[in-house]
Amino acid sequence: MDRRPVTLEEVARIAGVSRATVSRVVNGVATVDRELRQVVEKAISTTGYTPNRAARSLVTRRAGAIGLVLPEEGRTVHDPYFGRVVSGVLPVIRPLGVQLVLTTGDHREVVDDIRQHRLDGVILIHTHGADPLPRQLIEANLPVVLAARPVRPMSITYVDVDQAAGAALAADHLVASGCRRLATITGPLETPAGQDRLRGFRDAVARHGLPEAVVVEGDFSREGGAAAARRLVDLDVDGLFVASDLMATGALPVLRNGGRRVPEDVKVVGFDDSSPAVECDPPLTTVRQPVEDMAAEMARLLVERVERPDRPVSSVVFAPTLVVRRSS
Amino acid sequence: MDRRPVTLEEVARIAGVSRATVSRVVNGVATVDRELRQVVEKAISTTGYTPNRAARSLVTRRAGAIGLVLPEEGRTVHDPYFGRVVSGVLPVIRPLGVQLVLTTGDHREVVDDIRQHRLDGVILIHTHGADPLPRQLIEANLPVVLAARPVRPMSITYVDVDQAAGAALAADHLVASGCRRLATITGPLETPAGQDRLRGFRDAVARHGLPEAVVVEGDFSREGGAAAARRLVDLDVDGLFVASDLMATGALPVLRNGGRRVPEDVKVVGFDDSSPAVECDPPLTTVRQPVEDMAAEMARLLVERVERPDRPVSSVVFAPTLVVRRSS
DNA sequence: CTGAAAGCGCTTACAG
DNA sequence: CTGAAAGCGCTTACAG
Repeated sequence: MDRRPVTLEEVARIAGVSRATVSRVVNGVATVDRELRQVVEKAISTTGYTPNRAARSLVTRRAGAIGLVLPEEGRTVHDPYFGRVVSGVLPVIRPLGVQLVLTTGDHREVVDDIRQHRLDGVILIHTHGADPLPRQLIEANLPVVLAARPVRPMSITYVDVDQAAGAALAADHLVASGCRRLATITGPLETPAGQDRLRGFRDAVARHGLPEAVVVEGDFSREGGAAAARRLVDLDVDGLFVASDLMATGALPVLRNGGRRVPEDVKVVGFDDSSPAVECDPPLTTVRQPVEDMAAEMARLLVERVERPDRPVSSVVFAPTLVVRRSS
Repeated sequence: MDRRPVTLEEVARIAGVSRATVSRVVNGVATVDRELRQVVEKAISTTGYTPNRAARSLVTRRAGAIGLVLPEEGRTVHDPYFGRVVSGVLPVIRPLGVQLVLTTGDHREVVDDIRQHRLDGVILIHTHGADPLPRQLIEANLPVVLAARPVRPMSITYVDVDQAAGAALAADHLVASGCRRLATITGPLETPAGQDRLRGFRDAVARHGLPEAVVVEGDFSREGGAAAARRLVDLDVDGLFVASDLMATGALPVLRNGGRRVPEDVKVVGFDDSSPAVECDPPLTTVRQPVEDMAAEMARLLVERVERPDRPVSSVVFAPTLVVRRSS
């Protein structure tokens, strides 16, 4: 605070070399003479030198920071998913000396942050179909990674879980548990996740030679889950796949109040493995996304893109797993 | 990305003034002639100029960023509390052009980040008694704000809720609801929150002229709440204050399985108003901290401290409120 | 392999 | 009120 930090200049003076040489040692440039390197390293450690990032940024044109963009509503921050993303990203970028900056989804701000060299690129989570930000960033040729497959096909890097495979996991598990009369509460069918989970479930049911599942559209909310369950509770269904845990926590009390015991009368499988899945009664069997691993991959892809903007765009799809609990 | 961003230099050339003048306009220095200001503003908007932050940082010695330090375990990130802090901080610092950087509690890294001018100061959440970081930062005279009263008294800025007042709120509510035989499951008694909530509860019980409450120490975990509840379930208690919602979610099933109905036989009040409080059965009456407001205040205090390091240290304590739900 | 020098894009005394 | 100039602390061609 009070005393000025040590500069490259001082280290150079102490080591008896030029600033350029100290800079090379700091940045690990290989062409420095062994002995000289050691002298410099000694000077660095005795002075406790640590480079001024602003100065470096100014010449390298790199912020050394990436942004995690939150939807503007801000609701998402409370979502445990957000925490899992953060804990996946941090271990990847920290060793690289890259900072993680939290920003909201205001378009101007995000674009400005990148243009001002305050951010080298951004990770977008929870974007919806109408969100123009991904396309804007792409068109401005700014480094960006999406946390899910975009609603409309576009040339953008994303990391996702194989949604259809997750739904198939749920179907296979229900069938293996003896269920024959299946139903599903879907997500909103205009979202890729909503579509893919329905498709994966349906296909798996067909593969097992069972009659078509009853389908009720939901909206990923607790209330939506409850509403959908009310339309199912009097049907003769013995296996239910709910496309999100949150909807399932809405559906469970409706089933119970309707006299359908879980899992005795109807087995239930959710999706996400979020905290409500553990807290509800009975705890939910659910499809788990490897969110931390996915987030780590997003960070890696983004850093890669920042360093080599000319490389071809590629995306990564992870496999989900099934977590079995008492609801099935 | 491709085309270089506009610089102050270019704006100056277009406006026909010096760089200094443009800089003054950008920074809102009052002494610029009206007409000149307008010419400059026009040039800024036609060029879409936006200042390079690294260059500014280099000369002002301000990073324009503050850090939110997470405990190293990383567990905290999943805590909804964290999300509430973020959504409280962001609206305060965004208009100031200050970034929020997420970092882990590694001491060297935090101190380095500040010394490198990558961070102007930090907000520390979830520090525990043994954590040397707060003291280190204070001794290095670096701007820091704690999210709670420090375990040992020290000259540091913190924002907290009045814990004892919250516990008293719980006691008053239980008594007003007709409870006479009270008990409490405390937090760990080596923490300030654990101590203060117990003290506040006890004092309020005494104030009502009731016999001393039964006290069982917990540890703020769900399992700890369940374990503590086992020691209470056969006691003749009709009002229970649990010092955290998470512990309460552990205690509830134990009470139910022990034949104690909530709220008919025993009324239960938690603390935190976290998501488990809403999700458990029955939903919990609980003491709510205004976390977003507290976080906003932390941000304000930190920014203030960065700008005027010489001002006396002051802290802020907020009043809690009671949220009544079905458990009481 | 090493150093002198230019330059990154700003802000801010200092004159006028 | 305005401008010329110095300087913030680095990196990186360019010579040698």
